[in-house]
Amino acid sequence: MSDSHHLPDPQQPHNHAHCVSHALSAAEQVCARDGVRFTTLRKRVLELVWQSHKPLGAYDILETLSRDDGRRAAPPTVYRALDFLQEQGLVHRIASLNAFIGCPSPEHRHQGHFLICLNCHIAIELEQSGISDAIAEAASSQGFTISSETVEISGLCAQCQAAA
Amino acid sequence: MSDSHHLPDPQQPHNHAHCVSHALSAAEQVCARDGVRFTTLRKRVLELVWQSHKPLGAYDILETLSRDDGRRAAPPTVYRALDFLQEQGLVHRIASLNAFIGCPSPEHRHQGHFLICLNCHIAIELEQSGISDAIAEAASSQGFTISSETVEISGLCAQCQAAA
DNA sequence: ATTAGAACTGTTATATGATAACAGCCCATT
DNA sequence: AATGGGCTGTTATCATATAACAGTTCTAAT
Repeated sequence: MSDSHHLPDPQQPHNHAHCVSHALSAAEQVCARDGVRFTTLRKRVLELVWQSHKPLGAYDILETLSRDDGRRAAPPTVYRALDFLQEQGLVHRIASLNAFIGCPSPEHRHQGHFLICLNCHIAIELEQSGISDAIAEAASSQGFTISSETVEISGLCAQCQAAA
Repeated sequence: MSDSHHLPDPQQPHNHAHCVSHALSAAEQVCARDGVRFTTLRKRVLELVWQSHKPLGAYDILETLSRDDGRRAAPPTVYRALDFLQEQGLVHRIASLNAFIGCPSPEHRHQGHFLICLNCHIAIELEQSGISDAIAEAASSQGFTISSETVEISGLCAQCQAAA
């Protein structure tokens, strides 16, 4: 039930199976809590999104679903599952990549802010970063009311810099 | 030569022709300074982008170009012009909208940060907002080196809130 | 248990946004 | 005037996303 244990740094080598199982059980809980149906398809799509820490395109998911699962899937099947997962806060969409990534902390609803490595393509979700405060301040100075935030920073992650 | 006069608030009624002529002359200067060619097509595309303060899609530009100018334009024609304008910092791309908007201050290269109204679709570019500082801090805490920033805040602008 | 309605998924077709590849033209420099 | 690089035209295609409707499955109420 507790989520107080911290998640591994996705940039470091880690037992990724833990990330996946953690994400799936968190999703079960969120869906149970909100009284929505975590169907086989939705679960499988979430699992595929979590196959790595790299944002994944809808058509990549589609291909795996067709090839590995033998499920005859067309684009709407995948997009509907992704829409559902986004509504529940289980995945975020990365607008600058037209891709999707699993949310490591779906228990509380929030906007994702991301660091995206141009070399290894990992996306690191920032938590309590002070960026939201700066955005809130800029918006309020213009009398603007925020309903959603897209913050996607591209560059080189620490690992890839070290390697180069 | 001077740009010290401030630009009008795009949310307020204003003489938009001034925005357009200012943008075009700023573009002339930037291109001259950088030794690149500000061709008729590029100028016309920039002018179309500046037809309002709302981000405009490439295919909208394409349609106007074909309809109003009688120029037989295909997508690559428009995208190449837009690529050029982006490279020179004369327009920004809004990833969350797949659309393009003119930059009000192209003299110094920078990333655009935007407030985007869901009701009237205006996009307001933020200047010196403190957001970059917060982003720089978050990135450096992860050892991440920034090469570009996408910051697009959706919500309701002051005018639209007042109207509602 | 039965059933009616809602929610989910399948399927076909199409919309929308972007680029690859090559041909031809224009224009600045010589 | 020639030439070579950069710009634009053209065709074809790829990539991403959604509309519309049909069929199936699940749930809740009887």
